[in-house]
Amino acid sequence: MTTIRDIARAAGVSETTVSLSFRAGSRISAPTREKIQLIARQIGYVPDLAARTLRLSDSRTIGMLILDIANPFYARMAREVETTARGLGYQVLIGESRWDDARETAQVERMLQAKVRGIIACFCETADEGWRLLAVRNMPCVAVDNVPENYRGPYVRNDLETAGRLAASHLIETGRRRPVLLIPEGSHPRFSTFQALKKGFAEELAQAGVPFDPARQAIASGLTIDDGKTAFERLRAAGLEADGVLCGNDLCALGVMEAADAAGVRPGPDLAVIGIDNLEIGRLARISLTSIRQPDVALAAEATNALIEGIESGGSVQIRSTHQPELIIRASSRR
Amino acid sequence: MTTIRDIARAAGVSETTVSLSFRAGSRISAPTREKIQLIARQIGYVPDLAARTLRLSDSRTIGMLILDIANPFYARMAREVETTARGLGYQVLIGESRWDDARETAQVERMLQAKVRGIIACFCETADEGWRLLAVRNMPCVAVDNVPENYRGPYVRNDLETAGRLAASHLIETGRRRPVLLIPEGSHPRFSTFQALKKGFAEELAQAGVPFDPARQAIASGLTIDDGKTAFERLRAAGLEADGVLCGNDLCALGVMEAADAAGVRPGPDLAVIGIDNLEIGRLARISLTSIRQPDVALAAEATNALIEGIESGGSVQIRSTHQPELIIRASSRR
DNA sequence: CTGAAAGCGCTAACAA
DNA sequence: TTGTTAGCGCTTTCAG
Repeated sequence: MTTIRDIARAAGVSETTVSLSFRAGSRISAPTREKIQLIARQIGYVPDLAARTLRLSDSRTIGMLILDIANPFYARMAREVETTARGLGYQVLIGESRWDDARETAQVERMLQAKVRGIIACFCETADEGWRLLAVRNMPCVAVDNVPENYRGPYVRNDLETAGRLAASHLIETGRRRPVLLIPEGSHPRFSTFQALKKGFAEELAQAGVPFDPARQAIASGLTIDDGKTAFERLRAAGLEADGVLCGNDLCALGVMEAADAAGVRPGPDLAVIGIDNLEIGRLARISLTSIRQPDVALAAEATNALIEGIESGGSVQIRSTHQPELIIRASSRR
Repeated sequence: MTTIRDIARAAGVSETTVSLSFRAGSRISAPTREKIQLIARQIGYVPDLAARTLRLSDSRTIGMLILDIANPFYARMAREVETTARGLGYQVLIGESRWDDARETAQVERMLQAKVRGIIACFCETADEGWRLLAVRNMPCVAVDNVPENYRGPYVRNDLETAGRLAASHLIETGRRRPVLLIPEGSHPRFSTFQALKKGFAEELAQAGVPFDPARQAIASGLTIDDGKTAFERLRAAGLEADGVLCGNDLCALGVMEAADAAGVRPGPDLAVIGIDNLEIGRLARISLTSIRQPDVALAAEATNALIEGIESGGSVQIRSTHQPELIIRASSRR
């Protein structure tokens, strides 16, 4: 391994001179600087980040905690955070929790050990340990997408209550009277986003005088295609003659459509199906899934800028921002 | 920030004792150990990874270079690498190149600076700089999914030549006589996977006596849904009356289906459409896309195990493994 | 414009 | 069973 000392020896200068030669606009004279850069390149010098981090006690790194890397929604956010942070001179450490508390804690711990300066986090919400660990060490942190129940720090999120309202009023407008909501309840009991969704959905229906009993008609379902299928089948088995369904995400909605098709129930005319995320495939004519579009990339960029600004200004991060969703109407909810 | 020294002071022992107390099975007596662990927890001690890395000159980290984090194919591999590596006591640094040479180089440099012990890499193939950088420093490395033209190191890949053959013989069996291949050529001129695909496809067709002129019928196309649409439209504009098309991936195939539907050409009866990746959505009845399944998770796990084994045994990584694809036939290619 | 020296937090020889 | 000491590679005062 080649170090700054090797270069110093080869160039016949001190380590200080070498170190400063890499820092633009430092004292070193042009000829010395060039000589050193040349030698560095020749012997294939690579600065040791660990040493620099230790010396500066600053890693110039932020952490990004996501729930599911295989879900393009989170993957795109991770990418955006990376791009934004890089532009500001920061690296990004990505950690995935897969909705698992233990994994979340492990990832947070890893980030703390790596001395990240701050964290952009999509928390699990099934336990408080993750953000508590950060709060105790007052590590700068921005919650993104969802905001845990007792969390009081900065956040950037989507307004899912409005999303629920948009979906509900659309169902009413297309003449549906037996709406159902499919959200993850068993597995993510306190997922605030879905609680907000339920609230908006229920309230809007109530205002329109459409009966909706959250206890019976907000049904637990996962967020995969298979979960959607299963949910539809359970719905029928339970004798709930739904004519409109809002799903926790697009994948779940696709599953519902699939099962409905198979059962001879036509998505659209017989059963309005609405998803969330506005995935690209929902746009395909063969699918044509009505969906609620949530800004993801914008969310990530805003959170990253706020976080790094907070870090640099030595103070705390203050952002509390809520983005508005948009209903994209397609055939799956039209009569 | 709290260090090992703070604990030592609080416990009235030396730093060595504290350090060793965290290492299971070291000399320290049980009571001392417990006392130290307790204090550590109380004052919220977090080990400094940079310091440890510097001291040990070992980061216990490997790098994972991927092309597109928003593509579930790569995201799932990244996850698998992470899981496998963690099981073996290694962290993973994820870096995304987005098929961009400069970004690839930057990510590799970042990994070198972070003193990763080895790298699992999906290379761009548009430039050699990435893997050359590694080779020069003889950094252990396993190429995954694709293998750059001049690269001579270890790899784990899919057999795309066979994939091409499978697709071709399926087209022949369903009576197609005017096959077309849609692969990225303009943007990724030397993408070895697609070269192999073309080779297998062309040879199998030649053997069956079906005319296929690679110069005219292997058409450049991107790998997104929109690229597939565009490609179909250009195909028609060029007067190529294709009756079968093999696409570089499923997304591209979905775009072709979409455009075909819109043009009144029925995927299946009129035009066999075949994709690659066997994405979950292709299974939906409304899509029913014939596709070539490639093991991704298995690939990643195998590469990671081989890499870490090589690292630990102090020697070089030796794996050269090719996985077999499988044709999943669905409606999009049936008469 | 350049160099000498100290130290970031941790671990591993070597002593006791 | 515990402590002393040195040093990983880098940056930054402070002297020249």
